Amino acid sequence: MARIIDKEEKRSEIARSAIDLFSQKGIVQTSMDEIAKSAGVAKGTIYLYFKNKEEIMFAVWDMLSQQHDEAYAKRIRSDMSAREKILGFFDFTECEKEHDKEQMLTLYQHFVSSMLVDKTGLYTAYFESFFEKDHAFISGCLHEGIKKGEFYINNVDLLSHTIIILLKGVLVKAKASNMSFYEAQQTLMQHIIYLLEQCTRKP
Amino acid sequence: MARIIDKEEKRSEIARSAIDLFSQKGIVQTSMDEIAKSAGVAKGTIYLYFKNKEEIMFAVWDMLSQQHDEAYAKRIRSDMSAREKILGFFDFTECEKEHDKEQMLTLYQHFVSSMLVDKTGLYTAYFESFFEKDHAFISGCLHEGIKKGEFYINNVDLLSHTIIILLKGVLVKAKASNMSFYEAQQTLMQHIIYLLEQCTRKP
Amino acid sequence: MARIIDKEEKRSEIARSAIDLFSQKGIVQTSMDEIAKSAGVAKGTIYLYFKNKEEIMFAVWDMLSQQHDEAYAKRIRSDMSAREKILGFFDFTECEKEHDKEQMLTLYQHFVSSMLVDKTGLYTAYFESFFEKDHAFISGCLHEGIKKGEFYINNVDLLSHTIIILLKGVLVKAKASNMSFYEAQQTLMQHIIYLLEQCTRKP
Amino acid sequence: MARIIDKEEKRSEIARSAIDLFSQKGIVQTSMDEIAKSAGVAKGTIYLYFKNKEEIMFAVWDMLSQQHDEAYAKRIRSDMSAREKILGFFDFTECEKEHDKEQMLTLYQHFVSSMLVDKTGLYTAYFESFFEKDHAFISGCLHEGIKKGEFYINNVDLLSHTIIILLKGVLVKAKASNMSFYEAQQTLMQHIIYLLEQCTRKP
DNA sequence: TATGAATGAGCATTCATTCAT
DNA sequence: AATGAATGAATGCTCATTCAT
Repeated sequence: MARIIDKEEKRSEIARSAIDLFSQKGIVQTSMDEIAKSAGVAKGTIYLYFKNKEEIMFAVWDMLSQQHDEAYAKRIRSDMSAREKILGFFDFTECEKEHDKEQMLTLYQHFVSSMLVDKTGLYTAYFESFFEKDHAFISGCLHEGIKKGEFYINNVDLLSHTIIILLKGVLVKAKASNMSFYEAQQTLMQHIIYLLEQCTRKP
Repeated sequence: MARIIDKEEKRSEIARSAIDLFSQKGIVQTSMDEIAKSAGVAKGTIYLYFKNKEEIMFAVWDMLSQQHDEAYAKRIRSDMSAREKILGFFDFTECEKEHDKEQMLTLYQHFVSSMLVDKTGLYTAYFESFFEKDHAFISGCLHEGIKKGEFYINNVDLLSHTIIILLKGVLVKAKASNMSFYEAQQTLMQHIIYLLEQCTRKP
Repeated sequence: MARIIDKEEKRSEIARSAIDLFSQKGIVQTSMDEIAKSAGVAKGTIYLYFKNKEEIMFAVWDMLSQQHDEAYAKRIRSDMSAREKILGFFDFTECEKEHDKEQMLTLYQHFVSSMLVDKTGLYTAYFESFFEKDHAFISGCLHEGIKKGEFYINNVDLLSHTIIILLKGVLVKAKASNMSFYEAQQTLMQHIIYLLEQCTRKP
Repeated sequence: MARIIDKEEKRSEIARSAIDLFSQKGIVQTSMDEIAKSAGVAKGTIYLYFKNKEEIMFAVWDMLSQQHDEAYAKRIRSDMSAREKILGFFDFTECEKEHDKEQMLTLYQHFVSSMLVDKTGLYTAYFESFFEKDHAFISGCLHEGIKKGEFYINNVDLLSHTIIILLKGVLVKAKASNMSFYEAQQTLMQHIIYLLEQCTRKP
């Protein structure tokens, strides 16, 4: 049992080492050599923990995603409005430092870039699973908002998708316009708030 | 006297040859060798017409963009409603064949992918110019719709951006969900229609 | 007859255009394209006047060499001492501008560089002919100096060679030590003066 | 445990393989492919031992230079005259075979050729360091000769430089005149002997 | 005479992955 | 488990020269 924990631990260490490199240089531009050096292990050792470079990227993504989920779970309160819950979902308080948030944005962009040219279907499938998870959450919030009388919505599925797709669109826009993390976040918030206002019940 | 050559024509020929390759294999994955072979010229010849590989991509994109603009200009009528004009903007009737539309979608995705990892700023700047062009057009339509009494809109700029950003988001979603061109288009339309309906004046 | 003169004239024009390029970028690094552009003719045209790139270099060298000879012939006086004649030979008053002298030095270095890796024997033969010409001149001066009682020399041939070989060595040293033309010239003069002093008759 | 490899030894092996090629074809004309093939390793392997092609050239030069220094150290005797020490410095007994001496000459010429067109300053700096080393040695010998009463010299620095510069000049002359190693060496010796005789104390 | 379009061989360097130790 | 030496395919770009017009 101890061994397995160690194995998991080492995997995480290597993945953590890769984060900086991936976000600074890009996934393709980061060589296994660099990851090994940065993780303080031999190149061959990496292949004992990961089948290939892509798998490292997925591990990185899993780590960050899990961090986000955990941090979100902590800051969410059941007495929050649906609107607050949704907007809070796109906050990234798990990133303590400014730098981490910028890194997160860059990583996400690199990840989307890889997915867009993916031939294997690995990135695609992985990415799609996040779409579904996010959709389940957002539409859950919206339904809750309807039940509570906060919203009036015709097509919850559609609105939920609009929000999630907007997030992806903002990632692209952020790169094109050379936005900082905060600018990108503000842009996204603005759009979501606009969408939610349209279906908010006025007293 | 030198051989008489229509330089523009030859440039286009080479670019056209590259389109298939770019959309099938991706931009990075397509080698200059392949483009040359596919265009039926020597490798060196390509460099008489293009400074480098990137310039080919931009030429390809310019060609398609121009085709789209021209086709749109032809099918647009001044008596159309603003809604029809906007929705018609995302039609791609310039692609006659089914295959061309799929190609268009794939190319767009590859282009976005390259832009997302662009270090030089070339792709980014080029891409941003399209954002601006599209924004000018969409917000123009919205303003026209307001004037005609078709819409009631608080923040034209915001809505216009929402629409354009949604397009980018749908590109990402289309790849993740392995959508065909038609599915992607339907998805986009659905979202735009939803947005426009929210601000459509009811009689 | 007029035609032949024109032909010579055009050859010179092209060669003159090449001088700047050769001295700035080096012989190998200068492309025929650049020479053509700089000369204001088409690439193919160059081949009507020169068999290949090497021939341009030789033409350049011939021009400069002829200029040197003519300028030297003008400034030499029969009543000069042998010492003055020899030292005057390594002056480059035909270069009016500072820039031209630096260019001359660089060109000479590039030329020697090409000669040192020459496989065809063309550069080598060409270069050797200059050795012989210079030797004839220098040893002529030395003999004259002996006759006039200016020098006492055991082995005129050897001293003459020493002087010529020193010139080549200084070219190499000048590059290694990043010398300006003047520094290189001073260095050469110093060495020649030293050599000549050893065999100067004291009254 | 990884394969046990003497990295220094392998580096030398590769460099040794390059020597033949460099001297036969020239440095620029020798491709990494050829070096790899000749060394019996894959192209990529070379880059595990050398950063780039230039580094191979420097390694080659270091090896030969070290060989020369070691061989010279062995054959020098403290009771030799300064003249013998200086002349012995330009002997190349470390080259056992005739072929090796010719190779040495050719290599030196190629190296000078590269230096003469060097833009980076690498070759230049490297070359200059040899100038300095040689100057220290030669002037050391001359001073010793003066102290022992063997020479009478006004300007030791100048004479030392003359000798070193002559060596470079002879390299150029040797190529132009298609000299064998022995001819080149004889020529150099002749000149040095002449210079030293001029300042030798007669009893 | 002049043009300039076309050619295509040539080359340094990178890097994911393997596998002998 | 860990290492790190070795691999070799893959690629954008240059340029002297030719030759159809």
